[in-house]
Amino acid sequence: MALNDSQQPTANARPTLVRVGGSAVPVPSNGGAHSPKRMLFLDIVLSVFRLNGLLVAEGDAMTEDLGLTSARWKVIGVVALSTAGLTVPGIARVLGQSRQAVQRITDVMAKDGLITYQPNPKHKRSVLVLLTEEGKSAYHALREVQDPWAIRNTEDIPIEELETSLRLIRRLIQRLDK
Amino acid sequence: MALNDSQQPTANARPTLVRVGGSAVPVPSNGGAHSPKRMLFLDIVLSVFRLNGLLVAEGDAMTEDLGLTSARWKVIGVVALSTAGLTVPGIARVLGQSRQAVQRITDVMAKDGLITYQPNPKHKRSVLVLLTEEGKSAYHALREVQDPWAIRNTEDIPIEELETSLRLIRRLIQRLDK
DNA sequence: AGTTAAATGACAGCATGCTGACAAATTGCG
DNA sequence: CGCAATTTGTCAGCATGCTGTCATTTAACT
Repeated sequence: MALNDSQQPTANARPTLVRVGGSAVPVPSNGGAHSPKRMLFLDIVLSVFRLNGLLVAEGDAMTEDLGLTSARWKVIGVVALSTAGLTVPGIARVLGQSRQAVQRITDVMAKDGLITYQPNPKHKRSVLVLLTEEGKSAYHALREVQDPWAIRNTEDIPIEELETSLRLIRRLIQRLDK
Repeated sequence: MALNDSQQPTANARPTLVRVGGSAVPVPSNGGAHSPKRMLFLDIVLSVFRLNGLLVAEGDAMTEDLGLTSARWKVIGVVALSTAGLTVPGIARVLGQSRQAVQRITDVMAKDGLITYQPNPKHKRSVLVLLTEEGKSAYHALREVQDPWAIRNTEDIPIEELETSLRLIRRLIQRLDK
């Protein structure tokens, strides 16, 4: 088997996928019982890495006309859904990221006028994040690009497949999160 | 609906997942036809982001005793599978990353004695990446942690679900890659 | 109420990944 | 064979995300 050692295009920074899946994953060395699940799983792991990279790139491309990036894309989506505002650590919890990472993004977004910090009646230090008018219109513009994109990417995929996959991903998240 | 605005633990950098899935995704604003697939897809996207972060963290934790990180974990896995060695852009193509990112990792790994650069008969400038003895033993040690980890994470999941999910992920990769 | 634990903001440092740019090497084509 | 396009190495800059730390605020518990 072995990997594809060929020389193929990699002009500057957008290399082409060569395929590492399937039989490219090594044969088991564990005690006798070969496990196809193991190979499948490692293949899934690599593929998730790859898909993550592509999704970030998609998010960047899709939002660049709106003065957003994929990181702001995540934040603005979460804030837009909150009725009474969210604190920075709250956003971080929803996204499963560190509060410091979110704070940096929101600080820039606030400076760009997309969000505002508002006093939090429940907490003296931890202010609430809300969308400004500019932020709201950016979110609406975002939706007009994002929704067709989502539909386009799923129209030929059976819904059961999407459900099964989401269930698996959630299961793995739940397992790895604790 | 709305998101979970609650205040929950976020001690320092490992926040807890609050759940953004399912009904947390906004209702469609497109022309009448509400699309459950759209919501499902956006949920998958967010979940992939989340899972990616967790997998990177897992990789780091799993390999830290071996002098590796999750980035080196990917590289060493690819190199170990190549029979005749791979060039740096070749590794980048397999992983779907920029050659510059891979180059930086391999340079450090070479300095750490895990890999060596060897003259490439087919190319004067672009050398081949090979594992040193130290690199090979690191890879074997890695396997002894990685394999049980993979099995542990899939033992209660039906293989059909794994296959379906991998197929979907691959499909999305293929679609977004071009 | 008082004490202890947890959460938050702020700052700093580090790892990973992307892009752009430029020179050198390689490839492909007329 | 020569010339143009592609590939590669290298350097630089930037965005994102994580961790650690410390002072301050909030929450929890006795």
